Amino acid sequence: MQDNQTTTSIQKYKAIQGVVLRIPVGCVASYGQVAALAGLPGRARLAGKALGFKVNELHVPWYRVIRSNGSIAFPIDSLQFKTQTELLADEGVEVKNGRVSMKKFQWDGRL
DNA sequence: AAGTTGACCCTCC
DNA sequence: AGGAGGGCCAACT
Repeated sequence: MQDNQTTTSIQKYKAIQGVVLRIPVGCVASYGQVAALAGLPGRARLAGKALGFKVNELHVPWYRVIRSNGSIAFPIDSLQFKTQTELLADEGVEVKNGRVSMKKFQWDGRL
């Protein structure tokens, strides 16, 4: 495994993305939670970068990842905010004023 | 090699 | 309830 060093840091991204892929439909997870489950406790920032890395090509449901406080990590004016809101709503997650009820939709961390 | 940044998180005011 | 600052670690310039 690990092939050659050509992959560099991409391995970490894959780990994080792998966790995101594990998030069940209708649920959301925070960056810190995803990072921790990916084996990177405290590296929530890396999770953010990982989600920004070819998520579109890897089919990673980045929209299921939100802030720990349950709010979207994007400004209301951002297109991503709207997209994320719609995608979440499409999965049954209620998004109120850019915020999600973590008490109801936060992923337990397991399947 | 050093400095800056980052789809963050936590604490304090 | 909202805003500001500090912290952690890796990637990027």
